[in-house]
Amino acid sequence: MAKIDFAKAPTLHDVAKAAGVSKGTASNVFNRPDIVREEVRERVLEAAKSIGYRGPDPKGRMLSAGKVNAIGVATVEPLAYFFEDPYARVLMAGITEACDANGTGISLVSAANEEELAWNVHSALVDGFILFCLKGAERLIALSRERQLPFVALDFGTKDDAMSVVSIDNIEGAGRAARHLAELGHRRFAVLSMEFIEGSSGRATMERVNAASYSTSRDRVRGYFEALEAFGIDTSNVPIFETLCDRETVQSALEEIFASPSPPTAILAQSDRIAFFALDWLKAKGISVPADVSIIGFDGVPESATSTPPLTTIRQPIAEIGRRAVRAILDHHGETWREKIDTELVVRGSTAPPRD
Amino acid sequence: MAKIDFAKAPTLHDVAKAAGVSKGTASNVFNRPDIVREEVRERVLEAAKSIGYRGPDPKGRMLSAGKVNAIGVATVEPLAYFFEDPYARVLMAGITEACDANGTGISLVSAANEEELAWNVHSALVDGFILFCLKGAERLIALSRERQLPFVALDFGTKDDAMSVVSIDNIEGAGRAARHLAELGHRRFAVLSMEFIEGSSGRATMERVNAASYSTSRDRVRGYFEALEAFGIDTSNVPIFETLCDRETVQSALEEIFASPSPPTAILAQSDRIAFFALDWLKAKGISVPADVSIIGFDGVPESATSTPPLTTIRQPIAEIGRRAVRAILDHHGETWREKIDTELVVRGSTAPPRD
DNA sequence: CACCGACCTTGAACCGGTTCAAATTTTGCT
DNA sequence: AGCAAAATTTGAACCGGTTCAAGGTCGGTG
Repeated sequence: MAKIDFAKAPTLHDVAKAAGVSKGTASNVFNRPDIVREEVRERVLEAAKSIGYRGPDPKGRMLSAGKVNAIGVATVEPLAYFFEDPYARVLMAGITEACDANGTGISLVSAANEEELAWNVHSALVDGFILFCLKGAERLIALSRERQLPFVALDFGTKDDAMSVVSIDNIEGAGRAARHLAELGHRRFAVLSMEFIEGSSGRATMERVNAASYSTSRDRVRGYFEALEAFGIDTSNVPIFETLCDRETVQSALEEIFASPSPPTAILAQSDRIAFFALDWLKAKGISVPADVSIIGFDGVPESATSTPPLTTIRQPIAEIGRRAVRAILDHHGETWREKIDTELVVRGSTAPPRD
Repeated sequence: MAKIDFAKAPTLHDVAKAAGVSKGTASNVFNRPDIVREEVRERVLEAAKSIGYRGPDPKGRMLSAGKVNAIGVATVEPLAYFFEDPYARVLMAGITEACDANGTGISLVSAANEEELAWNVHSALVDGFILFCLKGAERLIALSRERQLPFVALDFGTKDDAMSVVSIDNIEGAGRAARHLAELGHRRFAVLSMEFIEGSSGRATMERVNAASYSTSRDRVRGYFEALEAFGIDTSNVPIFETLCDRETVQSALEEIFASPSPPTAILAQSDRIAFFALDWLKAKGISVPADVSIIGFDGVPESATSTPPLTTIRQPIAEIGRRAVRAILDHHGETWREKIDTELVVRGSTAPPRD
């Protein structure tokens, strides 16, 4: 009865010696038992059992294989973020599903501060990273580059071409949103956008849009406008208001929008969050949705189903993004891989044909 | 400008050669730069930069250090479970917090089927396991034992002494529950317990309790009774009904309890789940809670705050359990460690002084 | 000038496996 | 029995580092 001894576990070498075979043969017993003569195989297994050897230590295997069989999911947020944020949870569900199907493990990489993050990224035992890009994305990307492992950034609106990215097709999604409203008969629109440039808000021109450092916001505007133009709508008359996705900037954008002599009958909000703030403001002003004005969001967060009225929106297939990201790491070993995933229009109660 | 080349990253050996120093010195440059002469250090760093070496590969470090700096969190459920189950999420938040504070990584270990689980447990690159014991706990424990790594089981009511366990103090928590009711003035009680033995239900004797294979259920009864006896209550008159934590067995227990000529004024439910079923039955029978009868749950699940009436219960400090589990692995290297964590009484609307 | 200690550097051993060409043993056949 | 082919086994190299005893260099001291 071998006692468990954490101080010194037996190694393959010990087993080989005990069984009177070479290390190579012992290794084969565990990895390719079929090429070892039965008699020898049994002898080795018996020796292993008697000295308490439970099979090859993954640490050794990993070194020589050069593969860890795990991918790291990294973010700048503290680790707990993965389990708290609703978006993150759905995404992780997709990631774990793909990993499960592939027998790949998942390591969570993150840290409270920059320094630890650097260390964690550099010392994580993984074959690649999925970068959960929120704030601090550039830093995360730089660290991953340094580590010289394959990595894929999620839905990060960057112009950097030299890396793998899995994201939704913002142009196509925005197009769906605009088309939906145009098909309902709307002809007067306004856009509530996210930031084009860090921290800026207010009415934006197309020059500003084109100079955006956040390509997500830019692409959504482009998507809207392409679709609207297909309906013969002159988009140069469609006002674009940049917001910080907070109540204040959304409200002041709306104040300005509805101060116009011919206010829009439909609002294109670049995120559900913006749409919710807009809904609140409209209700406060006694403007009825969707009777007086229609509004469509973007993202398809769970709350969009339960708002008043329920929000028509463009749903991101979050879990699918996670799954694809895993495949991107696993299947496209290191080469840069860019993939756009289709979004889906979810029609709920916040859109309807215009009044007249 | 060294091109990133996934096929063949430079190794410490390459750096040493390029800098004209020994591998040992090169290693020191990265790990104990202070003991290397400045001139040499710079030469090595420069050589590293020029051939595109970004620092020691954790794979190598890990092998020789024998430590991975990560702990595995294992469960029998599919990986997605970690991100979906509310209890799991809170627990993980605690675990991640403790790991964060310690610079330790987290690997998620789990699998859809038995075979994969075995492989995953055997091949996970971790220094120890936290076992998330739900169904299939025995199997998980057996696998972890085989792996010969430290592990700690969470809140698993087993009698097995030869392993580390972090759990709540069921006796103390149950005591709190009973004391609360006794202090309100209650003197006639009934206990709705979880299983003592797999699959059994119905009225239970103290012999049955003492022979329980699930120590959680047993300890909670003991806790209740110890506290009640301190109030001079004769616990031999307190009926104990074993339930399967489902509606049916809880209902039939209640039928029997309230068929008594002098029914209890207070019910001690061993889980919130049981308490909810009891609440439903009592409402259906027109028995008012807490006017006619008080009821207290156990666990403090989120729903307990929003039930009708809100449930008085014993809250488990779930996140704290997670934190302690991490410490148990990290601080008590391999030795078996058993820890009980205090619970907390949460008084809500389901308890009140007895009518008379 | 010889010797000593402080400070660096070296080189080999080791961590625990995997892999593969070469050596050895079996097997199949005549 | 003799011999080639097939089946096994061996042993060394390798994966990418870390560690440490031993050796070397250099300045200071008696």
